[in-house]
Parts: sequence; C-alpha cells; structure tokens
Amino acid sequence: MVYFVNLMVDFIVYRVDNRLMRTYGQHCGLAEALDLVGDRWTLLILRELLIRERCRYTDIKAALPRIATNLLASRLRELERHDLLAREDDPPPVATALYRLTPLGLALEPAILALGQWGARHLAPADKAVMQPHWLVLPLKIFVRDADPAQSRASIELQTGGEKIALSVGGGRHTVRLGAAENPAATVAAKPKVILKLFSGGMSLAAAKAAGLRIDGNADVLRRMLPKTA
Amino acid sequence: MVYFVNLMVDFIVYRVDNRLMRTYGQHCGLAEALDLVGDRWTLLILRELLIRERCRYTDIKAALPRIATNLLASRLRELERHDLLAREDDPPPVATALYRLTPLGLALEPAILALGQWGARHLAPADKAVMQPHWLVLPLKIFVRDADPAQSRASIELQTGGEKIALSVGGGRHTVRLGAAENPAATVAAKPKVILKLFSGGMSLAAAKAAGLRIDGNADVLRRMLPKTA
DNA sequence: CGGCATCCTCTTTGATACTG
DNA sequence: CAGTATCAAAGAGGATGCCG
Repeated sequence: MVYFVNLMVDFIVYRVDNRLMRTYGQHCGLAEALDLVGDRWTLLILRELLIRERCRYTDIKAALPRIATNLLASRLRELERHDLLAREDDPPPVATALYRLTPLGLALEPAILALGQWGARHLAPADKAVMQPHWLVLPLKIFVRDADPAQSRASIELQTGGEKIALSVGGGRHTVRLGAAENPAATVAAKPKVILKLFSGGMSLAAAKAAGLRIDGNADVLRRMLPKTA
Repeated sequence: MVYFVNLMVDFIVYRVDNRLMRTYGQHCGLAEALDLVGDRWTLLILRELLIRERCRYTDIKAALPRIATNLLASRLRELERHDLLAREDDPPPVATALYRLTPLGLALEPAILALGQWGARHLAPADKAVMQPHWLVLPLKIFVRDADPAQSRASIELQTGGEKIALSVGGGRHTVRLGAAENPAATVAAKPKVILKLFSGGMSLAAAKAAGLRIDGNADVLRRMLPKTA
C-alpha cells in the first residue's frame, strides 16, 4: 500500500491513495507531528472527535462548515491509516459508521489544548465567525479546577446554546464531557460567552448572574470549579 | 491593507499580499490559532526562531531544506503582520535583517513543545530524514529537570553534532539555550541520539558513556538534570 | 553574497454533482 | 447517510533573475 519513492537526495515522498503525501523529511518531533496532522482541516477533525468521543461522518461535516466532502473522506482515511482514529462499522440495525480516536489520537489532547489556548487569546470579538457551543468543552478542560480536592466527588451540568456539558471534580481529578451529567448537584444555564468568561476568570459569578446565568441547585459546587480570581 | 470580503454567508476571507488568505471562520481557539500558524512550513519557521532566538533569513532557509524561497519570504511577511515575529534591520555596519519572536510568538512555545512531544513518540528510526542537532533544544526543554532545586544554580554545556547547547538549573527554574554556556560546571560531548535517549530516560548514564558520551568536569550537575529513571 | 520577486509547473483544496 | 467523481481555483515547489 504505502511504498517509498526516493525522488532526490534526502527527499522522501509516500504514495497514498494514489497520490503523493508530502513529508518535511526532518527527523524532529514537530516536523513529524505536522507530517501527520499538519494538513488543512486535520486538527479540526481531531478536535471534533476529542469533544464528541464518537461521531458519524455527518456530525463531523456539520461541525466543519465548508469542508469539501471528498476532503473529509480523504482525511479520515489518512488518519485511520496512521492509527489516530478508528472506524467502527456499527452492528446491522443501523449500519452507520462511527469514528473515534485511538489512544494515539487521544494523546494529541495536550497539544490541541495548548494551541487552542494560544489562539483564544485574541479571539476577534463580534466577527462573522461561526460559534458552536460544544466547542466550549476545550477551554473548559483548561479552566475547570477543583478548589477543594479533599471534598467528595461532585458534578454539575452546564446548559448553553442547546448543548449540555457535564463537569465533575473530586479525587484530585476533574473531567469535562459533552452530554448530560448524572445526578448533577446543580444545573447551570447561561450563554456560551458568559460561561467562557466566568470560567476563564474574566467575570465574577455575580456579574455572570447579572448577565443572565441561572443556577438550579447547589451553587457551591460551581464555585468550587471556578478559578480563585473570580 | 487588509480588508474583508464577505463572499458568502458566514465565510470570511482576507486579502493579503494581493492574494486571498483563508480562514476557517470558526470562533474557536484552535481554529483561530490554525488561521495564523496552520499553513505549511509556518510552525517550522517558528520552531527555528524559538530555538535560535534571532535568525537571519538564510539561517531559517538552511534549517528548512526544500522550502521555496518565495514561500519563506511570504510566510515571514505574514507572521510579521500578525505580530508573531519582528524584523530588526540591523545597524549600518552589516545591513542584514534579523528576525526574532515577539511575546505573542514566544507564547506559542508550550503548543510547539506539546506537538513535538507527541510527534516524537514514533520518530521513525534510521530513515532518510534530515537531523539537525540544534533541534535537540526542543526535547531538552521538555526533559531537563532539576532533581535538587535547593542547590545553587549550575550549568553544563552539551556539545553534539557541532552545536553547543547550554543547560542550567537552580532557583526552581531550568533553561535550555542554543549556544555556549558561561562557566559550565561540566562539558558533555555525545552524539545527538545518545543525548536524547539519556535525557528522555531511555538510557542510563553508564550506557551513554559506553555509547561514547564524554564528560569533562563535574558529572554531578549532569546527573542532577537527568530524570530519576535513568 | 543575503534577501528577496518572478515565472512556470504540479499538487492540493473547494464547490458541486452524483451514487450505493 | 456516507461517501465518490469531476473540475476550476488557489497554493506549493523549483529555477532563475534582480538589486543593494
């Protein structure tokens, strides 16, 4: 399938899917990472799988406005070939393929979070860019902390922009997951922008309430997750 | 200069350098980061500036075999425009332009290290890829630790593949810098591969010596910087 | 030389249409 | 739903030329 074609001195090219795959040809971690995930759209595809854990083709396409469908198909094939994701052909009832990250793909999380944190520092405000609420999961993975690790495990559910996000802390760990929480101590509803400013420390809880945030349940668990500065 | 052209609903394009600049048009940290540094070669250019601190055009070009010269010039212009790097036109004597990272560009270090660390996990061994010894600075930034932070500041100099790398620890910080060290407690010479395995914990100091590593000076400072597992 | 700009070819991407 | 096929446009790679 993959065979090497040595075109010139120190220049290696792979032939994949009947077309050439470029490589930087540098023995350097960054260059080799970019050989695998440096193509356009690739990291955004992995972002979706990181957030949703398992997606259908259409889920990914919907989250990536304007990606060409052939390009998405090609990227998914490449990523599967390189073992960053796996395709589960679901059992007969509903014959829809599901994609999920492999351990190798999941291991990209720190890099994706770091890049996202850097890029978020100058998110142009109020431009025409599309904002999908489930993307909040990434910054929340960065900002959620447990102010009282000794206390028992507790969770809350965020409701924002039509999505639900489950946050839980305790036992020295914290998790952020898209989807409804089980037995949340509180349910918190607010606009995405308010959630983000609240958890990033740029807005106090009082200010967030004034901006429309609503808490249903025990507010202490929410406070426990917020940065100290808030 | 930069003006917006709204081609279609929710699709934004900038015109730069008399050519279109693509954007994902997503209000998401990762997407906005990739809008700025997602183009081919861009992160590798930033890697060079991260390692060398200040480079001439030719230094970067030499470290990036096969980059087209017009492409490098274009990328540098873009990065300067977005304030990731700055061009210093040196004083009259030698009228050579120097490039260095701005604080915004330097802030990419964690993301570049994280990506590099991920990519390094399956560096194909013994392939035709080019290896430049100064690239060792990146993994060393990850692996160097101070086993005894209470002790006073000390530094060593690595000599490998014709390059010198200064490592220093103490005061709760550690630095890795390309170039000769000032008053190093020891000078360590070895092949790049040996250095990397030694600091990543994959090879003991004894094994490294057997593989040709030579220490001139106080070996304790070197031991202090190695991971415990070694 | 160092630092690009131009020109040309080839590859990748984007948009759309179509299929099992 | 989950892609494949097709084709035009944009981008990358390589050679060369220009200018201080």
